[in-house]
Amino acid sequence: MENYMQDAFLPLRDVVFKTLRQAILTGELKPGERLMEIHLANKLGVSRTPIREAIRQLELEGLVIMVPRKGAQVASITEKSLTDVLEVRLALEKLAVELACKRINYDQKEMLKEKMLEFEQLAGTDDASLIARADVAFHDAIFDSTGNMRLGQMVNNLAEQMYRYRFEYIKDKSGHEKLVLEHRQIYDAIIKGDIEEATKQISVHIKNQEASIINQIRSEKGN
Amino acid sequence: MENYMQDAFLPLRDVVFKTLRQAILTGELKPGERLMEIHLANKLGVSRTPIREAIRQLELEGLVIMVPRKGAQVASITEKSLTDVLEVRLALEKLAVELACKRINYDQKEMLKEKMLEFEQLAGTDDASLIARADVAFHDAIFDSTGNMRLGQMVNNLAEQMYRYRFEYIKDKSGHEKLVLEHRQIYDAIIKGDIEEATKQISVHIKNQEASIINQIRSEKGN
DNA sequence: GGATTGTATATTGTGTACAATATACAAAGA
DNA sequence: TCTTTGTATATTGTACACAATATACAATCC
Repeated sequence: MENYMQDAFLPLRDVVFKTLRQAILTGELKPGERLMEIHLANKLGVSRTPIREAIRQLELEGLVIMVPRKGAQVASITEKSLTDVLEVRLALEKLAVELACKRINYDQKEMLKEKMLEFEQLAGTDDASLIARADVAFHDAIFDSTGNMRLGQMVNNLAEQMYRYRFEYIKDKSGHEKLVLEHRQIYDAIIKGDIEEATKQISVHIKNQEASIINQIRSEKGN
Repeated sequence: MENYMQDAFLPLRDVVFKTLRQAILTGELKPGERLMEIHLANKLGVSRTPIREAIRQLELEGLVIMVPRKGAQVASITEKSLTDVLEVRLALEKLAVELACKRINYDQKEMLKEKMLEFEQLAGTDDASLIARADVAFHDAIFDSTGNMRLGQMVNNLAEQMYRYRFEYIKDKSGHEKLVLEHRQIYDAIIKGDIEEATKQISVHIKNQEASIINQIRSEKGN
């Protein structure tokens, strides 16, 4: 939460925004927790103004909810809201692989292969944080291949909202082998330009994630 | 741009947000135009703070772009950005009618019928503003029937970004007959639960809009 | 005892002053 | 004349002060 100086030079609101988002996604700030401006301002060593502007942005991203005259709190994820988001996300991920099949060029194929192999390498290790990043990189390579920036942006935003859970998902090493296989199958289908197969495989991939995350939510509720 | 008092009681930032968004969508604020805080503050009779917070929100909605230390300007729509958005929107609209086919209940069917008939009524008149609103209401009825609020929210946000053009589209009375027919076909398909037909018809509907809007953009550029 | 009202406190909402920076334009030098 | 540099001005970035409001808790009344 400290050392926001790492990217000094860009406006404080953006630094604060990134800092708070990170804190929410990693679970440092928990669902339902209140975001009090003065407190955050003191903690981050800035005034209330950039804090407020950062909160406005988090609100639009769906990570916090504002109650007028009461302030902001970290959005809590219900099973219903999660399935709603995943329903949309699945449709967009399918669109992404379909477009990738149609439009991917040579360089992008190389990049996709590279990211897939990097993921395979890391999947054997213990660093969940690195693995998560490699997973994002693989998916980003797909979005790049669609030629539609907006699409990638939207899916990333949706994916972000369940980032906290996906991290747990990746920590479970027993699933790594399956993940590697899924990536490989998605990759193969895109390279072959086989839209039907690619959309089928991405669906499997997303639905496995969904099942895992819902399990987590249910077990949390049981606490 | 004036009389923001209509919804006094909610925070000024939200009033300003709505006011500015409306101004952008109706074309009162034109693409590329700079949003200068002091100027807007004077014009709307508030201080810079709520203006700034409203601009932060508009930025996240994609209606304005921020340049650090230079300020905000109304986002301009290129043909490429438009087709990107429509590509995503089409996928989501298809998902919406598919889910509607599966989940619509009796009350929602009645509502959908009502909205369709209202649109047919108004399509004979001259009030483009009313017609546009009826069109939105029809589509909203579809989103309601999906049981997925998030989906409707996202599509509306995408649709909003081309609102300015759609208004021109609706002003062209020669297309009204076609619009009424398209709505009728979408409605019939949803009531029958015919997913294939519904997605086909919604695709036609969106692609007609796309063609019309692209025509407008090209003719504007020719000026 | 329970409900209600009043009051203190905490927190957000708004306005405003000052700092930092970018831009335009003029002046000076080659 | 062209380039460069300096300076004035406009504009955003940040901090802070005050106003408005919600919340909790105590005091009072029935």
